[in-house]
Amino acid sequence: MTAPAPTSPARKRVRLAPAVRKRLILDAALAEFSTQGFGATSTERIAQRAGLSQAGLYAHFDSKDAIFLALLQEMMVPEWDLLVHEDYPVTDTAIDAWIDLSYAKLADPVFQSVFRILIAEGHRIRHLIGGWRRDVVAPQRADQQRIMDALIVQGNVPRCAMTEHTELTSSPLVHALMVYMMHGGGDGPATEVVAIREAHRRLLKEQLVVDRDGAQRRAVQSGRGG
Amino acid sequence: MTAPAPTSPARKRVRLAPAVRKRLILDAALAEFSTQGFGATSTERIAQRAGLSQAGLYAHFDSKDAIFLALLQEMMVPEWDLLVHEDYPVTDTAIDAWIDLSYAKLADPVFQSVFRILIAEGHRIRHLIGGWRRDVVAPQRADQQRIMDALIVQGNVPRCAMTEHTELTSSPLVHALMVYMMHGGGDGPATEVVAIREAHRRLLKEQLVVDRDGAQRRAVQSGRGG
Amino acid sequence: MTAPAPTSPARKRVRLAPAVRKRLILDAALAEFSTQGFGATSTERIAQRAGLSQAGLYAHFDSKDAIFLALLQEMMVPEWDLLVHEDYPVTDTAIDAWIDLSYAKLADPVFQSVFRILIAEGHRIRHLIGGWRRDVVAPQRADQQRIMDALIVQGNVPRCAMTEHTELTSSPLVHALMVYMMHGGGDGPATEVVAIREAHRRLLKEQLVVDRDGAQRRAVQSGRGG
Amino acid sequence: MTAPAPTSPARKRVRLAPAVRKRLILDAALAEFSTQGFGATSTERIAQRAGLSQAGLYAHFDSKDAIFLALLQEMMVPEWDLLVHEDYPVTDTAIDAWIDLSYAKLADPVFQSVFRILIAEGHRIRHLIGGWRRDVVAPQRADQQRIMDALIVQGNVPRCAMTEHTELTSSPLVHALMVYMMHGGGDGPATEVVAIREAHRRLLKEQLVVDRDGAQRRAVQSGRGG
DNA sequence: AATGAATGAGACTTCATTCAT
DNA sequence: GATGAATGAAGTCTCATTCAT
Repeated sequence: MTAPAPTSPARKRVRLAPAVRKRLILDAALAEFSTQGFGATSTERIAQRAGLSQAGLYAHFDSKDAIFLALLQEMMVPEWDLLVHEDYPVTDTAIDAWIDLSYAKLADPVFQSVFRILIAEGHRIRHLIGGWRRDVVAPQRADQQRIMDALIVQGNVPRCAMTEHTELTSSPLVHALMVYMMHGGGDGPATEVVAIREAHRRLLKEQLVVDRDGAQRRAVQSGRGG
Repeated sequence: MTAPAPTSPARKRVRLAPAVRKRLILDAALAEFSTQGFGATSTERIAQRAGLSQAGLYAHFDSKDAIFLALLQEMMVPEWDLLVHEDYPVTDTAIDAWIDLSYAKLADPVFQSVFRILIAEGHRIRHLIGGWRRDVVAPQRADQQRIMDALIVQGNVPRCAMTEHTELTSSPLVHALMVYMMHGGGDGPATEVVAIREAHRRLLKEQLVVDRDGAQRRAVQSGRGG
Repeated sequence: MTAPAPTSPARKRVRLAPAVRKRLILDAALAEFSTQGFGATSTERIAQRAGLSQAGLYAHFDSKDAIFLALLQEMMVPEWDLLVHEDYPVTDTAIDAWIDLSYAKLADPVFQSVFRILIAEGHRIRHLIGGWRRDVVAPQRADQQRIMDALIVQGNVPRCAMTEHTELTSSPLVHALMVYMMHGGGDGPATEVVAIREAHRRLLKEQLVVDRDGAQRRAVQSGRGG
Repeated sequence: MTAPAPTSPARKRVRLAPAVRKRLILDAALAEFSTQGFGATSTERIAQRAGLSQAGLYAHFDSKDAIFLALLQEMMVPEWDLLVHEDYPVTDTAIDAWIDLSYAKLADPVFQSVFRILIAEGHRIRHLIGGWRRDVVAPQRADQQRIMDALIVQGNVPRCAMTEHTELTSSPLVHALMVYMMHGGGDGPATEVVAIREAHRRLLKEQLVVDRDGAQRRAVQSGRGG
């Protein structure tokens, strides 16, 4: 019923440095948790994927929970790319770069796994998520809004819903993430996400880029154009 | 470790009509699955919440899986409200109504639960989700796009990224859903979602409403039309 | 995994006289116990075969055990046919009749079922079996031996191992029963049992019949008397 | 209700070699299955008797069924002793030896258990029994018959029902086995089986041994004599 | 007499974890 | 550090039995 965890049938006793083994275990745990969920993942599967015995896990982590928490600690450092920078108007080129980077990151199964876990296991890690949102996500967003507000005043971006509420600039990205997650990691959603990506790109260009004469654009032809 | 399931300590043998009991069981299952996940939810908890013994479940469903599937069957009939209708320009009033309705639905914990389950248990129900997206979601979206395309030609809505890609009109809604889900159902995200909602409202009014003279609006003051 | 108990999918509430229903239940119980064993037979299966609901059984019997005991009480009245009768020499005709009757009875699945149960469930009914052997089987055998002893003295049967130990006359019959039972009731053993039957017939004719001149036969051609 | 399984109340964690533990488990399983039947034997009882926890069984066998099958595999290798050998007449001494050996084996409770299981659980292992009878029992019997036929031709045994149908030579043995099995393993049947044994011995001597002058014996005095 | 919902006990099995080697 | 046997707790499910209708 579940996917076969890759195992060499007869394992030899291999002794690795703790750091190396820990890395293997955490990678294995991420792979399993993100596809099976925490509850449905057995330590046996993690151990197999990490190349040691079930009991061997306990030389490195105190419990299955400890593995899970160590994993989250790592995951919750999202180096997010910024769309706007101080004192510069937003250009088509900048938008293209940001879109391409962001959607590339989104396509990474590991990235999707992280979010799937955050949602699926939210109840058992509410405090972690809370802290992460408060200490990492919120400041970053506040920072972006501060920059954007300055850009508005400078006339470097139009004053509109999207600039006065920067979170809207990433909504289609979140939308695409949701599409990915509801597909369970398969390859089905590719074309659908591409459609969102290009629409997103066009939307940002319409909304954020001021023409040389300082006027917001009215309409942008579909695709990458200007 | 887990939330206390509401139980009356000493249950009396209560005989209910099958339809009634089934309803109770499915409601209980939804509540538990959406907070604990399928794997971590015990039939004992479902039974307690449904007011009967664990063994009693099996008079109504063949297995825990059967409960889960029956639940999904019910859930996957999302009567979604439509933003645009044929031959009519989009008005501020229509947007207000749609926004209010949609975000009200989003605030319903049951609605969030459905999506949480779809994401958390995606791996065990990929075929169900696939069918649902193909048979229910996709046609509905295609229909909206068809209507929108007609409205563009008629001049009833502007030609822009958001009208040529209707899925963008709901992206902030999906964004808000994600915020809800990552909070695990608590009341924390209320203010954050309100912010998104109002930004969303304003965005739609800017993008979809044509003024009397047929021109797209340039800017809309935050919060209300102008 | 188990054979499908014959059921009409939708039973109507049929009210029968207690005696009739009891008969149905006991017949159903015999069929199930003898193929599945007591432990592996569920009251549900008995009820289905008897044409009523599981709960309905309890209107007629106090428990599953009670059904089992009632069944045994009935079964343990084996009307066994006698091979020898007082003051008469044993004739080929009498042997043919006895062999045919006995092996016909043996071929009855019900008969086999009774023995299978006696062996399989011996541990839970040791007292019943003990009483049956003491009160029914042993006296009958003693009676046969008494008759046989008289026949020996009268010169109506030879004096040999088989006449001085009458139980030997039925050993091949028991042997055939064992063959049947080890086949689990299928039709495989037919030819094997026939072979035993005919050998048995011949053995008895060789051992029990005195020729007109009073001498035991030396050899009998296979299959029939000579 | 059930016999008390011998348990030491507080077990310490004892680690044994897999082969040793497996042996213990199979022995325990045989003891339980043969007295309770497969269905009525709980893995808990097997585990207790084998000296480990119930869960511990699963380190050695995949399931209760697997234990059962492993047990049968072992049991179905009956080293049966042969009564006749090529080119030698059957002697009183040979019969005595064979009778004593065979009935000694029969008295072994383990041996009885094997047959009790074969009969009681016949329905769930029909294929196993079929294969065993075809591959092990039938060839052995055919071999005996072949030898016996040669002996007849050589004049080393008389031509009679018992030599032309060798299965008859073991019928009383089967008879005795049935007596044992219907007693459920107690010590009651001892005297009855002894009676059969001695009658059997005498029967064989009468039927199979040719005197020096080549003539079949007419009568043999009861007991061991000649 | 008969039913179907309901139940408590107990079954098999899985799993995270421990421990001696 | 690593292992495999061992374990207690828990989970899903079955079953004989009860009870109100």
